[in-house]
Amino acid sequence: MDFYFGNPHPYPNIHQYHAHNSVVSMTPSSPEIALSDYLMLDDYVDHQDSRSSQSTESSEKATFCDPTHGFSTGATSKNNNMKCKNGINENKRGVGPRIAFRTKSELEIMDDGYKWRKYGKKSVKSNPNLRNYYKCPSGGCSVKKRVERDRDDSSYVITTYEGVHNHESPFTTYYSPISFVHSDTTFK
DNA sequence: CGGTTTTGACCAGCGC
DNA sequence: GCGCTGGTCAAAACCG
Repeated sequence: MDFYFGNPHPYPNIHQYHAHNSVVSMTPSSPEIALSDYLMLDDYVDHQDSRSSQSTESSEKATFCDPTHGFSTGATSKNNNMKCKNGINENKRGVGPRIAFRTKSELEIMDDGYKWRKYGKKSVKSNPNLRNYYKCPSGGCSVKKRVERDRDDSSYVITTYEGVHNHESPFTTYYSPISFVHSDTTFK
């Protein structure tokens, strides 16, 4: 199975998500957690139908992309506005890399350390569940994220980040020295 | 009262 | 060109 971790990690503050009934550790300093929770699939879309056999070992699947590695996304639409040529993944607006990961959680909103403003909610054909659109309200920061429940298993939440924050997370100071891992940590 | 969420309308891209 | 679809806008409603 091919998977790898983005390097550098474009989201330094995505290390640990807390959700009701679910604590999703994204701290790559723990190898056993990293292997099960911090995956990058070559082609998340194409593997969706066969995901049942892959996801039996963990409760979370993550897909990451950055300009260094191939892209994969949780988006299931055939028109996902994504370019993936020469290992560079960007959307049509060139906002930046997109990262998608799948988390088992009862809550759709997870605290990733950044502040988000909801600007849209849409029912999409590829997913019977509603898709929520958020953007970073910080001036000059155009990072967006989409949140939707897995079409096959509504207990999972698919979160797709688009772009890279150009500012520090206001949540950074809350990380403990033990769990905090700097953004340029190499995951292999 | 200011910030956030909701929600219908609008727009752009794509396939036919 | 037209219809479908996903993404965004913006006014109104909501909330602390």
